[in-house]
Amino acid sequence: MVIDVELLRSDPAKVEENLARRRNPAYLELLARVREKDSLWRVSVREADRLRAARNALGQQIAAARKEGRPVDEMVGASRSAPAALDAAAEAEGRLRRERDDLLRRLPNLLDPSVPYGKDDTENVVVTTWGTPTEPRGPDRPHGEALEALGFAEFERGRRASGAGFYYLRGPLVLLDLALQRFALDLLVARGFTPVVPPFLLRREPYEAVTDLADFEKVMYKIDGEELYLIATSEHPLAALYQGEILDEGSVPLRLAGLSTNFRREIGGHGVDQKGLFRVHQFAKVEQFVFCRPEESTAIHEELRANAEEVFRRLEIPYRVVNVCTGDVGTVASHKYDVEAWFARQRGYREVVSCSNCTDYQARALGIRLGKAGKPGKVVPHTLNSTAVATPRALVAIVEQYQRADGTLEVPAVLRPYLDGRDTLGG
RNA sequence: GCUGAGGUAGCCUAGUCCGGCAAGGCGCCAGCCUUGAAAGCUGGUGGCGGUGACGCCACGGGAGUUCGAAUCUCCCCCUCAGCGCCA
Repeated sequence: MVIDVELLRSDPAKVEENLARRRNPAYLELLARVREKDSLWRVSVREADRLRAARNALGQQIAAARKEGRPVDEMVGASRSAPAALDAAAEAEGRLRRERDDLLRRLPNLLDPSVPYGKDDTENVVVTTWGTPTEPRGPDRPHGEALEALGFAEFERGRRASGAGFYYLRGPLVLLDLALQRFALDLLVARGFTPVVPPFLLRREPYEAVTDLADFEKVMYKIDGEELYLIATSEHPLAALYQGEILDEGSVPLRLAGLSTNFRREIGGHGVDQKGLFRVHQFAKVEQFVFCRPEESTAIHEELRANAEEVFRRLEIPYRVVNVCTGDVGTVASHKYDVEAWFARQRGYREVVSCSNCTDYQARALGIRLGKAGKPGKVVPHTLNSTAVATPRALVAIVEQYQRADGTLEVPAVLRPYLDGRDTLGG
């Protein structure tokens, strides 16, 4: 996760102006420190290179002399004093480069000009609203209670077995969960996406390239005794799929539909309506992920957003789309839309989709470039990701809207083909 | 888990025993040749710094020995094969 150091040198004012929009003075200070370290490093490189050149020249003289059978002791003696100065210069060069890179990695991605200026999620800008907010038809109770009453979920026993945030799904709800996944996957496949089931565990190295380091320890589950992490979303292993490779220009835009279980520590935030499935440590998600040329990413961002909207439109769940503001957009994304579905019982819009254009920020850190066969290029592709459906939260929206007065659960019409045509679950 | 073999440029490979400018092939680019193309021939084809000439770096990563490390020593990472265990 790095921005282009070349840009810091060629147009620092542009970078500074962009970072300023994030309303965090620490970034500007960070930028100044990166630039200072970079200047010092460039000086140190020249000095270290000069000493290395001298050493190499002497080494070659020794080699040549030895080859011709001339005595070399004198020359070896003379070059014996060289290492101390060189070691010091090389140490300084390496240290400055590491310091610069450590600081550089902490700089967030550059924001797209269309990102609205604002301090937090209250200042996100609504760009689209679809459907009319509905009233709950069923008993006025949180979805968790409704699901337990139907025998569709076990929250108490889930907590006992694995702790808060874990749950058992059972019976028809399992089938409904799978129906949602298959529905979203089919929709994406019809639009040119290739389904991918990625590894659910990822090494630290690629993980650091694709996420915000500051969030890392708060969000990720680590495997004890291994440098492996449970994935928080299939976005991460999908981004790492072509780590260190040259992507053929002819193969992009490359549209992938990730299907995975995701694991998040999600510390904090548990109100009454968040109990149950709203905020959990483990959930299934169908994800859209794209590698593309830089000039395509803005249009593809809209395409991913349209796909995500289509999922909820076909489920007939009202939603709105917000353009996430500068203070809420996060480190990795250059531009982000959230789709917020209508939750009938909560009488409010809640986030169900996050749709991001990460530009070259992830791909550069992963060492991915575009090129033709046999000819690697310098252009770094853009990566984009968007939820298609994260099932637990979608299930909550469905329960809040589709539960009937008698407590049974109506199946959204679009999911019935995946449930042997059934239109009702429970009862 | 045990044993063994490996990691060299976009790809494939040599060099490692015995330390001295990383050789060759494929692909790609350009030029020559050609009516055109292919073949053939010639040159080029990584990263960093430098306006530039040029220099430095790069053989999985790190440390060490040495005037000098792809090559010797140590630590670590990863891959593959065989055996074992296992859904």
